[in-house]
Amino acid sequence: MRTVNSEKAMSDVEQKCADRGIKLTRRRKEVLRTLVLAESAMSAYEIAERCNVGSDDPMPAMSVYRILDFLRDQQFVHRLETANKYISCSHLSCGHDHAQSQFLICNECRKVEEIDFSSEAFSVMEKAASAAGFSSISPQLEVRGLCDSCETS
Amino acid sequence: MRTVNSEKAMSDVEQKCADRGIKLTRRRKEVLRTLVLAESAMSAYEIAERCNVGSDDPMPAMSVYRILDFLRDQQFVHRLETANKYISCSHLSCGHDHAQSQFLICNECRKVEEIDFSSEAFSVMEKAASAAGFSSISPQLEVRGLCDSCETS
DNA sequence: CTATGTAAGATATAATGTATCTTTTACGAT
DNA sequence: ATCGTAAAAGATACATTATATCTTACATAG
Repeated sequence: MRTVNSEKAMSDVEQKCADRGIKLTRRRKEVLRTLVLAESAMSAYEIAERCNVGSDDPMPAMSVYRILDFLRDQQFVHRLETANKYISCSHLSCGHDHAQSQFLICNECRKVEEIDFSSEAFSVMEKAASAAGFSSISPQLEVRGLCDSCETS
Repeated sequence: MRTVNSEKAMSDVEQKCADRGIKLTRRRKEVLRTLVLAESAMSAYEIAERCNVGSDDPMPAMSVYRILDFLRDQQFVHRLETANKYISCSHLSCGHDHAQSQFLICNECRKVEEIDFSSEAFSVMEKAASAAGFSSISPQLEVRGLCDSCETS
């Protein structure tokens, strides 16, 4: 699924960067493409390693961190706080913004799905938060669980 | 608030350990008490440091990790995955189990509130998860936000 | 062609966590 | 009482993740 649209995603991102007046450099492309092609979330060091397979111009891990910061600022990738891993945004080819991002993470196979919780679910959460003295909550949520295939096996 | 009931919490935990046939050793008590008295979540190393204030029998950080594992197994403390910190369960003196635990974490002052989301909110989330191919989700949730006092200031 | 600013590289170090092995302690059986 | 065993604690080494700082490369505007 991811691979099929990966080229479209890359060129859409390129367009967005042009629109925003920022540069999608060769290094940044390398990191982003690695994440777009990945089947699962990756750590910064895993990304560096994979970039270096069959390349004679090694990608330093430190650069990966900086590039991830950039890509996160642009909302092209997300950081999974509960896993210390990074994943490409599943809406790279959409036109609208995605400040919101909710993730389902399989505890078994580490598969990650980015989903949109209903505004209903969110407002219920906000109500509970407000009762506990929290006036605003972040829309980024990471929910651990078991995916269907890991559940049945 | 926390300090007022800290002694009761400690003795309640001691009772629970007796019931379960496990030992609440001196070291384990030190760590748990430190967390019970803490105003906020603490990292393993912060716990070790605080244990060592005014003590001539230093608590090694590695022991803290092992003891935290034990305390988490017994559900006396929780680990905040998004913060790499630990916090004592707010239900130490309750009789029932607390597999569920939802946390509100202030991004500004790091205050943590353990709350109970309504089963309604949870079932809405479960529905969304199920639609995305996740058959079961963990009830531990960490929601980042701003507490009232940080919001207004 | 130089000055300037952004990106990338190199290096050092901090913070967090895991693995493994040894020593100590608790405690029941002899 | 003391001996043996298992659990707990301690010591050590190292892996992983991340940040900070300084330098170098390079494109581009003046």
